[in-house]
Amino acid sequence: MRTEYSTRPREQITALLRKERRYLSAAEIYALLRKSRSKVALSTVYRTLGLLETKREVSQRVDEHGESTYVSCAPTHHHHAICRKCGKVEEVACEAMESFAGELRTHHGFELDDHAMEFFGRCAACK
Amino acid sequence: MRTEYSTRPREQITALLRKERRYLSAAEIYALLRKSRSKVALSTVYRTLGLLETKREVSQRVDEHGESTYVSCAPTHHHHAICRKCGKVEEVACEAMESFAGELRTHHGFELDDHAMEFFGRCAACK
DNA sequence: ATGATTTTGCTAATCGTTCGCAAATTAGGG
DNA sequence: CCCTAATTTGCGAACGATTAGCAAAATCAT
Ligand SMILES: [Zn+2]
Ligand SMILES: [Zn+2]
Ligand SMILES: [Zn+2]
Ligand SMILES: [Zn+2]
Repeated sequence: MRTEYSTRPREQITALLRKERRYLSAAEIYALLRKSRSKVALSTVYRTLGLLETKREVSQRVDEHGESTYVSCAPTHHHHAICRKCGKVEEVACEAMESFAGELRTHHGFELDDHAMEFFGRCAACK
Repeated sequence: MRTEYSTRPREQITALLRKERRYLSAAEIYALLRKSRSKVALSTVYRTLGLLETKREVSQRVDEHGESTYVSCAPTHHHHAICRKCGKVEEVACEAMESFAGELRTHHGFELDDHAMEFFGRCAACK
């Protein structure tokens, strides 16, 4: 049967991601877990991240060096405001998309069906 | 002195990018040039893309397989509407950002200083 | 043309990510 | 509990896109 096991490594990785609300690379997650006496293999980190990604529990982002980074977030549609100082990620809704959709249709004849956006700046704490 | 040479490979790569208004990977550019009897090395493609990127003449994007892709576009601030069918990229302006900036500040205390966005759908021709 | 400078083309190295497989864990009866 | 089947882990090797090194070729000003 096609079940899904609940294991120690998966719990640790998931817990870490939920605690650290910022984009982390697989290597960073691996290093952080290793510091807290949790021996998880790097490949397990990658596999778990892939799993969480398909379950929409983490979102992936390629950073400026080309490395993939991951953050725990809601499975529903939203966007991320990323603090340049501390890395904190905040989820923000997007209502203003209707105006863009209209703009695209009238000016370009483009039928919008999806979009992605990211915000950068300083969070309340770092400002 | 620190001059910049105008060479055959660079012209070919630039010309190709200006003709194909869609995101292409280095390997695709290499293959396309090779088909049209232009022997350019893959590393030259990479180097030229890096050059054009710093000159803001192309913008880079990581596709769904993790590969970097590049498209020729304006050096001024804008966003891209990408056709899911033919790949055509259209440049679109963003005026509605003030509303997002306000929303972020009042609801999250977030000081916005930059943003990125992409639109996906069908272009006028493919609709 | 000449010579200094930049660019190219190969190839080899790099490095994040994925794969393969045997050993270890898990879940679920009996 | 104990057994077994199914899944997951850990390790190392393999992979693939990108970068680096360096001698040879191309460019440009004189
Ligand atoms: Zn912050
Ligand atoms: Zn949205
Ligand atoms: Zn199209
Ligand atoms: Zn904008």
